[in-house]
Order: sequence, then C-alpha cells, then structure tokens
Amino acid sequence: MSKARPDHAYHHGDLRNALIVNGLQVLAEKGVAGLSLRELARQIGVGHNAPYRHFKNKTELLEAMAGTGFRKLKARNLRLELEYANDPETQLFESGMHLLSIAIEEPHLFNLMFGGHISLNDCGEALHKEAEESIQSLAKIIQNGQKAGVFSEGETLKKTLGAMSMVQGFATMIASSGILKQVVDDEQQLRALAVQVYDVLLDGIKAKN
Amino acid sequence: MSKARPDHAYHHGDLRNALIVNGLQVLAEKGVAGLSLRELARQIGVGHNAPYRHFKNKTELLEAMAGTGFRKLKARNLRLELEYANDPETQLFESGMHLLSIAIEEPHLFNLMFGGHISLNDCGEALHKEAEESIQSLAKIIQNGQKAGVFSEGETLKKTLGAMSMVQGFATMIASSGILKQVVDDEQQLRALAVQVYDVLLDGIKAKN
DNA sequence: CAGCAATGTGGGCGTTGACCACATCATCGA
DNA sequence: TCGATGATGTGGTCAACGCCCACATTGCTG
Repeated sequence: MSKARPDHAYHHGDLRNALIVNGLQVLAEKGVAGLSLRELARQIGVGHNAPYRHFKNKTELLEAMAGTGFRKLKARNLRLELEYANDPETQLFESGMHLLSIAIEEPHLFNLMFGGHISLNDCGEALHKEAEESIQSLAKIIQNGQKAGVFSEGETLKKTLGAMSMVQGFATMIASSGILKQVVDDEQQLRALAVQVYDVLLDGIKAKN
Repeated sequence: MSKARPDHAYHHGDLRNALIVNGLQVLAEKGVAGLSLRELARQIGVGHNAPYRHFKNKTELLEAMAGTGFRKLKARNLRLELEYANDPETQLFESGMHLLSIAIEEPHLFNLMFGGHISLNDCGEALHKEAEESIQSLAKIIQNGQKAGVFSEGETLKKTLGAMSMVQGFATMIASSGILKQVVDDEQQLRALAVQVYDVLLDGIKAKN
C-alpha cells in the first residue's frame, strides 16, 4: 500500500481492455500517429510499462484495436443477412454502406484497419482470424445472392473482392486522403455520391435479365 | 557514384532533392514508419538539422515524396492518351493497371500516397496540385471515352470515382493491408485476379447496347 | 500458507522531431 | 573590391517515445 495512487489498487484488474478502449478513444481524436503507449498508460493511471504486460509491443495493441473494427464489420454483415433475409441486393448494398459509414464517422479507425499500419497477413492470430471472418461474412452475402439468382453466377471471390475493393477505395478517398472533400464536403452529399458510384459495381454483379 | 561531393563542402548544393531521392529509397526498403529525418541526414552526410532548411517538418518531406507518386500517375495517364489514342477503353484499363503496379512494386510508396500519413486536402499547395492533376488526367480519359461513345454518358465524376475507387481499393488490399496475400501470393496471379475484378467495373462503365 | 506466476513500478537507454543560436558561404550592390 | 545579407549547414538541447531491466506487489493454487 501507500503508493502514489491510494485510490487505485496495485492491480488495475482490466488493464488490457482499458488500453483498447482508451486507445480507440485517443485514436478517434488524434489518429494513429498521435497515439502513444505512455500517454495511454498515463490516462489510465498506471505506470508507463504496465501495457507491456498485455501487449508485446505497440503494434500488438494496434492490432487488437483494429480487430474491433473487423468484428464490427462481421457482426453487421451477419445482422444484415437476417434483417433483409430475402433481399441479397440490399444486404450487399447496406454492407458497403456500413464500411462507408465507418470511414466517414471513424476515419482514423478505418485508417488503422486499412492504412498499412498493421499487416493483415503478418499479424497476430486473433486479428488474422477476425479479418478473415469479416471477408467471409461478405462472401456469404454474395453467395446467398447467387443462390437466389439475384447475382450472376461465377467466382464468388471475384465479386467479393470487387465489392470490397470498390467500397474500400471510395472510403479511402474520404477517410484517409481526404481527396473527396474538395468535391463534396457535406456528408449527405457524400453518401449520395457513394450510392451512385456503388451502383456501377452493383450493376456488374447483378444477374442480367 | 561519381557524384562525389567534396569532403568539406559546407553546402551540399542539392540537399532538398537528395532528401527526396534518398527518402524514397529508404521508404521502399523500410516503409514510412522506418523513415527518420535524422537517419536520412546521416546517410547524405549532413547535420541532423540541415533538412529543416528545406522542409518545415517531417510531414512536408513526406508530402514531397508522395508528390512524385502522383506525378507518375499523371504522366502515365497523359502518355496513355497518346499511346492508345482511339482506344479509351484500353486507356482506362491501363491506367488502372498502372496504379496497381505501383501497389505491387512499390507498396510503401502507394501506402504513403493513400494510407493517411498525409492529408490530401490539408497539405502543401504543391502536393494538392499534383494530386488534383492526377485525378484530372484520369477524368480526361473517361471523358474521351464518353465523347467517343465507348463509355455511356452520364456524370463523369461518378465513373471516375468508381474506377479510381475500385482500383485503389484493390491495390490497398495488396499494398497496405496485405489481406490478399492470404489468397494469392504470386504476382502474376495477383494481376490476373485484378483484371477479373476490374472487368466487373469496366462492364458497368461501358455503354450498354 | 507458502510459493509462484501474473501483473504493475520506477529507472534507464537510445532514438526521434523540433527548436535555438551560431557558423559558413554565395550573391550582389556600393 | 568588398562587405552586408540572406540562404544554408552545424552542434547543442529538450521532451517524448518505444522498449528493456530489475524489483515490488498481488492473487491463485497446491
């Protein structure tokens, strides 16, 4: 006892989680460049070395934070499958809009997920699995559409990547490079534009009839 | 290396350029995270503060480096206009493939350009202009195609963004997130896959008849 | 209840970005 | 011709960071 922090127990109890939560908050405010382990530890009220008991290094924390993003994508896609059970087209559309929403509302998180700060093929097993599953959840939507005859038959992978690429690229223009803010600044306009752009792709995926 | 600056030349003579060139080299080897102004100065053989006479801060150097990438895109697009003068479809396709090539061959540069390390709407005037022009050069290709009746009429912006988004997103999967390396690791396979994915979009842009 | 692994602490090293005052040099007008 | 002046390069310095160390405290378990 009798340390500098009488209020707090010697052991935080949930430090790992606190680091992720506070990390996401700092990330949202200052971006990945403005996030330091030491400041995080300070905020939480632990020593500057405590984080290393839960994360081997800074990258490992970033991976855990990015993982929450991919889990969101997956959860959302699974929910869309139920919500629009017989409407794969809407499922696919809304899935894309969700990724877009993340790019608009949490650009720094989006940037962490896709901006190359972490590598999705050379990372901890947890993140690897989460990323993989988020893609699978999208592939499943497309497969559903193919089974239902709404999307044309053919390699699912190709369509999945096409959809994901298109949305991801468009979102990047918004979130990271900010290049689109020169064109439209209003968020509603942005989403409307996204719909139009996305439609081009959807036309390509849809079955011709 | 006949460059051989005299050992005791107080002034380097071309430091600004040397910083960009060496910077791009280090970037290619170690990525943006592994690039430091001090190491760069050390490599070139100047004091650790000399770079600040040419760049206000590290970001400004990164912007200059990214600018070379956007200039490449623009130059390439202009060249494609001449090379395939009456074939806008090929122009557009090759333009996309070029961006993809950068992602494959210089992933770290690509990552610098689109990974959020710099902001394209809050940056130095030079980079802003270079990025803008690289987009314009792509838009011009699509406009040509519309005039020639190869691409369907409609808002050019929408199509430009669609094309750019798709390619950019797919390239990101390769360069930054590395998520695609789980699927295919071979470069040739990667390009083949890209062609297939890109085709989905191209179909959507082409005139319906 | 003893001991051990998990967790948290302060100290410290090397590196970095950025600021300062000062040194050197090239240019150009008196 | 020369010296003032602004551009450029230098070393010193500071705070912050990531990460490593040995050590302290705690909770669990045998």
